[in-house]
Amino acid sequence: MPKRIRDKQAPDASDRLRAAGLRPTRQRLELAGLLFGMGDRHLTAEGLHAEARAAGCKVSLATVYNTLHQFTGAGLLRQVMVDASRSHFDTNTGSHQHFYCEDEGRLIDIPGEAVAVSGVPKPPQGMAVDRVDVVIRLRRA
Amino acid sequence: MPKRIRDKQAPDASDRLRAAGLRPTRQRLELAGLLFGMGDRHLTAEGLHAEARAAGCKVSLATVYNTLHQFTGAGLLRQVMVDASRSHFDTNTGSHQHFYCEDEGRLIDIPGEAVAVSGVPKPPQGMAVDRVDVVIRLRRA
DNA sequence: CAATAGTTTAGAACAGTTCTAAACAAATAA
DNA sequence: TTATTTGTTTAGAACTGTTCTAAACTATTG
Ligand SMILES: [Mn+2]
Ligand SMILES: [Mn+2]
Ligand SMILES: [Zn+2]
Ligand SMILES: [Zn+2]
Repeated sequence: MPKRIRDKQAPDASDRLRAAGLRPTRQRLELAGLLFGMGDRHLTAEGLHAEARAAGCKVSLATVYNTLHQFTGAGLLRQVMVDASRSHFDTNTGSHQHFYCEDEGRLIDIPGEAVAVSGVPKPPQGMAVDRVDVVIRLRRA
Repeated sequence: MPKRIRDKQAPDASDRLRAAGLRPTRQRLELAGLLFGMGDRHLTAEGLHAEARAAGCKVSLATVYNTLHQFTGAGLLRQVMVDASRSHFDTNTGSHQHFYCEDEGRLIDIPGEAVAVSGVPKPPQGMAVDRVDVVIRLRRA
């Protein structure tokens, strides 16, 4: 089994963090493992903190908040505004939209470019569109 | 000038409140005046409270919150979720969408049915679409 | 290794919002 | 009208998600 040299591998978690200008600390690596190790996820800060503690990872709530904001700033996460009382973070940073179950507080991805928004007027002078967010609020049928 | 009997007039503010099951108190009438007396508006609780006080209306912040929620429950207002730290209330309860200037915290109506959303998949079993919210986030150009 | 710069943490602080319970006002009954 | 009931207002306390502080700690660099 020949070992290939200079093989371009998927950068590991440490390298991803370093590329974002963040030191690969134990806490960040463990949180990144929970966030990115199991497909697309939607989490709150307290949810991630509880999950980390349950996984035996010693990390404070302040670090969870710090990390979520740092990852968001680095483009590894996106923040979704659906609920007045809790921030939701999305590991899927691609362009997509959401169903939101009000009663469960649960976000569900609507994949890819499924949703199209048309008829948006020109923004006011001096303003440019940053992002178009679509939230489809659901209730029990 | 003959006085017409049983003339169907636009219900005044008192009647609108009574129709919603709310007693027409001084505070509610004054807040309704500020909310509905000058075209469509987007307000926060603290913004409305400040405006009321500036207009010489003695009303507590608790009553402003109570009133905003009661009016929302009665369908006279709609709550718009754009900012994690402040609730915004909209006097325009018709179907419409919004521009949101992140840096100013300002909401701008996109009138009527201008915006169309297509390609929304069927909601999960047992769920029905309650509302489709489109927020176009703006930044300085 | 030492020096530096960045990170973590517990707990305090903060801000928007909700709750409490006593004073008050509108609606209704007598 | 007055008496009674029911709903409303209020100041301030409590609550809750989030941010801040500053001291202890750790990764990185020299
Ligand atoms: Mn959620
Ligand atoms: Mn808050
Ligand atoms: Zn998503
Ligand atoms: Zn509006």
